[in-house]
Amino acid sequence: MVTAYSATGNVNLAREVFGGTPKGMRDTVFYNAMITAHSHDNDGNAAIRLFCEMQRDGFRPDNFTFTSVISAVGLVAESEKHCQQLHCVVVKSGTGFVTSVLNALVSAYVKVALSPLVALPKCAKLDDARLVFNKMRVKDLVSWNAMLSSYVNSGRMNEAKEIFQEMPEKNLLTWAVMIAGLAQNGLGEESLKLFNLMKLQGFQPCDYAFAGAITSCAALGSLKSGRQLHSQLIRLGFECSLSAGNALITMYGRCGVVGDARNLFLTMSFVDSVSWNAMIAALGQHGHGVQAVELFEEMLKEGILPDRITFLTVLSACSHAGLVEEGHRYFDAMHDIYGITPGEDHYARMVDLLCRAGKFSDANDMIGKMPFQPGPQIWEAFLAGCRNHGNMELGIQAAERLFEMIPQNDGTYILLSNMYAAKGLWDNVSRVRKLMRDQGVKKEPACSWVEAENKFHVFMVDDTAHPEVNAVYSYLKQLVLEMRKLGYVPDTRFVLHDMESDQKEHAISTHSEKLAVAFGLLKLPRGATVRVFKNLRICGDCHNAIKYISKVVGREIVVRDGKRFHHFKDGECSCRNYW
DNA sequence: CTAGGGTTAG
Repeated sequence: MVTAYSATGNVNLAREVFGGTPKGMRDTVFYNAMITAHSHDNDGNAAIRLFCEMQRDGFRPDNFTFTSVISAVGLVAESEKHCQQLHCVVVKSGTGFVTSVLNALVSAYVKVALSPLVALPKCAKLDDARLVFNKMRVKDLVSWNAMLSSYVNSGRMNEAKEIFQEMPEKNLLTWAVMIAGLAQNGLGEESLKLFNLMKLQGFQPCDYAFAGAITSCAALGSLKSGRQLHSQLIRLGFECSLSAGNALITMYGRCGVVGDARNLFLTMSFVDSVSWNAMIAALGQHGHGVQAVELFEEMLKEGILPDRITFLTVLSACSHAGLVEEGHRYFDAMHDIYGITPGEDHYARMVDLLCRAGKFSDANDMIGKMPFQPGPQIWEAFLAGCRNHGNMELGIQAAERLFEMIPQNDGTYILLSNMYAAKGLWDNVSRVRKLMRDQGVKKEPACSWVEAENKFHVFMVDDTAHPEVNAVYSYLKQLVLEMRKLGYVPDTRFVLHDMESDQKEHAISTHSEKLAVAFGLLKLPRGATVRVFKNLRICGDCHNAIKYISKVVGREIVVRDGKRFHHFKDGECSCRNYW
C-alpha cells in the first residue's frame, strides 16, 4: 500500500498508512518501502530519520535499506557528512560489495559534488565517486550509467566520453544521457551525430534522446533538422512527451520562428511550468515583451506557480522591451507574493533593465539594496548598459570591478574598448588592448553561420576559407552601393584597431555577420527570410548595415546574437537599438 | 512485498 501511494506520487497518503500501522506489525520491507517513498519525494531528512528509527525499533537495515537511504542523502544539508558515515556503516555491515548499494553510493557522492548546499571541494567529491566505482568488483549497466551521468552533469565531457567508449554495453538511457550531455555542453554537432549512430546501432530513440537532439538543434540554430526531429516524433507517437515538446518550444524560439513555438505550445495536450517558462523566454528573446508579460499573467490565472526561472525570463523580457514599471512590479511580487528570495541573477536582470533604460542611479540603489556583495553578473549588466548609453565614467567603474573579479573574461575588455572606440579615444583603446595582452586574455573569435542548401556555412571575420567567399564579397560590394544611396555610412568606430580610414572601412565590411547575411541572400529561395546566427553580440555597424540591407532587398533578416534576436525589416530592427 | 542511472525551461 505504501509503495502504491508512493508510486502515484502521493507521499502523504503513504505516510498515513505507515503511521497508522502499529510497530509490532511492521517489518524491514515495510520500513524500506517508506524510506524509498521519502527518497522519491526528495525528502532526504525524513528518509534519514526513518532509517535511524527502524534501527532503534530493532530492525537491521539490509541491502534495500542502504540503497534507498543512500540515494536520499544527496539533497540534504550536511550530505557530505552523512555520505561518509553511511559509507562506513555499509562497509561494517558487510554489504560493501553489493553492486546496488555501491551504485547508490556513487550517485550520492556525485550529488554531494553538485549540491549547492555543500562548500568546496566539489571535484574531490566527484573523484570519491570515481574511487568507489573503480573499486567495484561487479559493475552492471546501472553502475556505468551512474558514472557516465556524473561526468555529464559536472560538465566533464572528456571523461564522460571515455566512460561511454569503455562501457561493455549500452541501453536507451546511456544514449539519452550522452546525447543530452553533449547538447548541453556546447557540442551540438557531436550530439546529433550520436543520435544518428544510436539509430544505426538498432536503438529506437526514446523521448529523452529526442529532447537532447532537439536541444542541439536549438543551440546550432538548425531549423531544418529540428523540424525533421519534430515530424519523426509525431510518427513515433511521442507527440505527448513533455520533455520533447518543451525542447521543441525552445528549439523553434531559438531558431527564430516564435510563431511555430507558439503554435506548438497551444496545441500541446499537456503542459507544465517548464513549457510556460520556455514560451515566455522565447517571446522575450524576440523582444515581444508585452506578449511575454501577457502570457505570464495567463500562467498565473491558470493557477500555475511561477518559479525562480519564470521570474528570470519575465524580467529579461521586460528588460529587452523597456518595460521598467512592470519589471519593478514583478520583482517585488516574486518575493512578497510568491516567497521566492531574489538571487544575484534576479538582481542582475533588474540592473540590466534599469541601465538599459538609462536609469543608472536607480540601478545603483538596487545594488545597494542587495543583501550580498555584487558579483560579476551585476557589473556585467551595468557595463553593458553604460556602453549602450555611452556613459563613460560609470562604465569604467564597472569594468574596473570586473577586472578585479574575473580578469580572464574577454567580454569586459571588449565592451570597454568598444566604449572608448565609440568616442575616438584611441590611446585608451590601445591601453585596454595592451592590458588584455599582458593578462594573456584572448578574444573569442567572432563567427556567424547560416543554414542553406542542407548544411551550415560558417564565416569568420575577413573570411578566406569559405569556398564561395569571392561571390559573397562582390555581392556585398554591390549591396553597399545601393545602401549608400539610401544614406548608409559605414561607422568605423566599431573597428578596434586604430588604422587608416579606408582600411577601417575594409575591416568593418568583412565582419562575419555581414558575410553570412550576404551568403544567405544569395543562396536561399527568393524572398525567403534569412536567419543568421552569431556567437557574440552583433557589432554596431553591422546592426545598422543590416537594417539598410533589409530595405534594399525587401526581405526579412533575422539575426540571433549571443544575447537576443534582431528582426530586420524595412530598414528597422525589432530591438529598438538596445542589445 | 522493498532498492540503485535520465529529460525539457534561464
